[in-house]
Amino acid sequence: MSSESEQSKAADTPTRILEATVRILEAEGGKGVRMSDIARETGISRQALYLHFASRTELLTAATRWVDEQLGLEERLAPSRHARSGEERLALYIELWGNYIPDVYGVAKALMLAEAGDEAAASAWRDRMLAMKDGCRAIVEMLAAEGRLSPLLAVQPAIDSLWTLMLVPNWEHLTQVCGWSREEYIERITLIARQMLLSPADQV
Amino acid sequence: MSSESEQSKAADTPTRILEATVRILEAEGGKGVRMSDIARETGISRQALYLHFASRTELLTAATRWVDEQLGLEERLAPSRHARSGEERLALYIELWGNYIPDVYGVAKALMLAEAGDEAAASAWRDRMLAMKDGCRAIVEMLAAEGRLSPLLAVQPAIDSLWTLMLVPNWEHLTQVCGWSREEYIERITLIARQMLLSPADQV
DNA sequence: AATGTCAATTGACACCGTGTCAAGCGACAT
DNA sequence: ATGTCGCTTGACACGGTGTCAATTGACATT
Repeated sequence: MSSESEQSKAADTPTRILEATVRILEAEGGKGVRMSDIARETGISRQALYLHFASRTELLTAATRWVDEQLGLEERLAPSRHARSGEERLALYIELWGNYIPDVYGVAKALMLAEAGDEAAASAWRDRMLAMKDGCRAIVEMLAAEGRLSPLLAVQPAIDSLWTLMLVPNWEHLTQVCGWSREEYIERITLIARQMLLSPADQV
Repeated sequence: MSSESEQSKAADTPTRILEATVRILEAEGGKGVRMSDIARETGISRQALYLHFASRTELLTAATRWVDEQLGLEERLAPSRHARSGEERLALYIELWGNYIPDVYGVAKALMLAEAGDEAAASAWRDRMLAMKDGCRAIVEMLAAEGRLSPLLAVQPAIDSLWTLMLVPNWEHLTQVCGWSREEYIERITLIARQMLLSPADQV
């Protein structure tokens, strides 16, 4: 038993690169991070990066997948999936994202920035967003089935609205610009989502 | 009377550059527009651009100001300012932005993209957003003064929420990705904003 | 007609960041 | 000793921004 498991001291190079990447992305807020920065942080030459990742975009998308794994996105998703009412599911989903986004923000931001101009990055990001849309759809359909969806909103627009509400740029704006804390974000977005989606009757 | 007024056939070069810039930005959706593209569209050499605008960023910000003027942003703002209730003001403000954003989108997008990495562009964009926040504040304070603001939301979070809701990336996502029409956007965002901000009692 | 001025032109170049290529080197295995 | 794997150094092409110098052509001034 040994060298190819979780937190062994000397991980293999690709792993060390990914670790260095998220470390630096987290620190810099994903801003103008260059391949040479990542190389220096990893402790290898810039060219060696290309021995393991074909391009900056590929490295970035690998880094987001890596972070998802490290943070156990799938396991975290479970509670929301097992919720027994749409209302509960909505609350759990928002709480999940509100706690998840801060941890992936650095990497996500870098990917979003690369998105402009780079078709590969754009579609990598699109995939993530589509996955998140499915979560929104599940919630809205559950609410609709329970007859608790606001009569003012059809199912599709409701999905779109919730999906949009939870997008990263909104989280970014509210927490970075408006100064909301993680807890405030979760609490207030949950409130807004409830008012937006639920029948006026039973919002309390 | 004559050469230095509105739509004279042969405008001066800076104006022709701005016209060409918005034309091409509109067409390309603000994506990867280069200085050489703008020069070609204007019908002058790339270097000549720098005779009139010190940098790409400066040209871009000048272009957004120019578009604002052309579209008469100030005049358009008037109806909302003269609204006699917070509720009315909210509706007019959203309608204004819903009709305004599509016209500035190309240029705005280019500025938003430049924003990443370029401090000058970032602050130009920040200014615009702060102006828009003032509009949101006016609305929320009016609602609060009338006692119609939802008891679930304090004034400041209410301003932040409305401000965030109306951000360009949300408009972009709803219209470009979700496929909402301009009218749908205005109608539904108005609805959402009302449910978010107004006391449950009198939302109808 | 000679002169100056001004806008624009051409062509060259520096700087940066990404991505590519070739040659070399040390450690480890066979 | 031979190979080969992972990495190194150093060089370079490309594309985009921004700068510089020398030149041209049109229009006024005298």
